[in-house]
Amino acid sequence: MPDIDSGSGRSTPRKRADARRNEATLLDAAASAFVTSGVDAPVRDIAARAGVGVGTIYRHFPTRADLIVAVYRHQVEACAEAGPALLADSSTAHAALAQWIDLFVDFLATKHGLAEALQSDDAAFEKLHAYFLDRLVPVCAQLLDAAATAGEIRPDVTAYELMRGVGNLCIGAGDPRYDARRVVALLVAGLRQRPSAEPR
Amino acid sequence: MPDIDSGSGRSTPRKRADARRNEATLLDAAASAFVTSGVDAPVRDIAARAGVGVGTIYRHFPTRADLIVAVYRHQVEACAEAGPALLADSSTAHAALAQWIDLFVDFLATKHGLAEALQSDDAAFEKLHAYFLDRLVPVCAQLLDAAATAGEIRPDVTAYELMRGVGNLCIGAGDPRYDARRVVALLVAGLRQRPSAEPR
DNA sequence: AACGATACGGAACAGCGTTCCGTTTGCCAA
DNA sequence: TTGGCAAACGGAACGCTGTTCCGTATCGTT
Repeated sequence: MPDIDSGSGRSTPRKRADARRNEATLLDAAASAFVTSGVDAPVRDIAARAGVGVGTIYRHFPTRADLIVAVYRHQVEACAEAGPALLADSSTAHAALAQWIDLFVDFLATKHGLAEALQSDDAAFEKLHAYFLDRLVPVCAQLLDAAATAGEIRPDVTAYELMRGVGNLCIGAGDPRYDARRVVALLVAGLRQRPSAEPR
Repeated sequence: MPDIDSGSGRSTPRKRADARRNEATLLDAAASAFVTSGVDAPVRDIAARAGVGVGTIYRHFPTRADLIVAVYRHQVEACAEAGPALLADSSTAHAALAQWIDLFVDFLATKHGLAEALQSDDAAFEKLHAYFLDRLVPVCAQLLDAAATAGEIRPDVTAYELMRGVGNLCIGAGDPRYDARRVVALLVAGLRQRPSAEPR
């Protein structure tokens, strides 16, 4: 029986068993460290939790962005896939957009420091930036286009700008005086086309 | 002729001449360093520009927030004072609010890293946070109240929330794909009361 | 069992903020 | 003018970061 290649691509020659084990352990350790100390948790802390040396972290995840992406990949994918589904199920495109953004905000706001990292200009976060943008901007664009075509919103806002704005607004969620969801809802309301007045 | 007390309060016993000189030099150095490297410019860089030791910085400005506040105090004051003036001059309270927020955004967006620092939960920036909030939230509240009373906007948004949101949206201005002013304008548009429809 | 490739651990380095104290400097009184 | 002391200064030193690097250990295969 031919053994299944547990690496990502066919070309990868299959990693050593201890390496795969460490990678999994590291992901768990990082996830729990992120909950406790945010996504800026010191490298040494994560290494200690996983019971490995710092070198091992850098071998598996050369940059912090790689580690963060690996930890949150599933949730980001889920969010991306929810876009078309919402568009199909919702009564209006604007409603679908609003719901999808709520999903995104719920995700971001509960990950301590992630929204901050996402907007940071630090070179270490470039890949994080790129991944989120690549995965989510097209989905957002689809929803935005649908709503614009339906005449529900003004047509001059780019998906990039909207995602960026929403991401920014999620910074500092956790402060009881600042409800990111409320403010984001305000922004989404601002998207509406004025001339068409209220829907009901 | 009695010499003028150049200290802030009567109680202050007057500082030594070199101390006052260094403080001024330091402010200049910090201002120029902030332009070049943002408000996170390394302490040693600022010290070097001013030709003083790092200890001197900490003596005059115990925390980074103190230094930032000192550098930008004039501009923040000007912004705060512009609030009531705009309210008096503008045709509608909402217009005044929009203009005032534009002023604030122009200020924030041109100070590299300031918006980020303003929202950071780092303890070193607590005073910065406090100063901006103390000075600007009341002004914003006045404008917001006027607009709410006039029925131009929904009444359930706090000045704190709005300022925080606007501050957040200014993060990452400088990216040509992200126009903070446009997105903030969207947020301000979202404030509008729906039932009253369009003004003209 | 032996050997080569792979992966590991953690010491070592560089850059940061912050503290601390021996030294210098300005100011006032004699 | 000069003596002395409080005020202010400079920068070495410390602790905490991220990051690199290489001697050592482990895995998988022959």
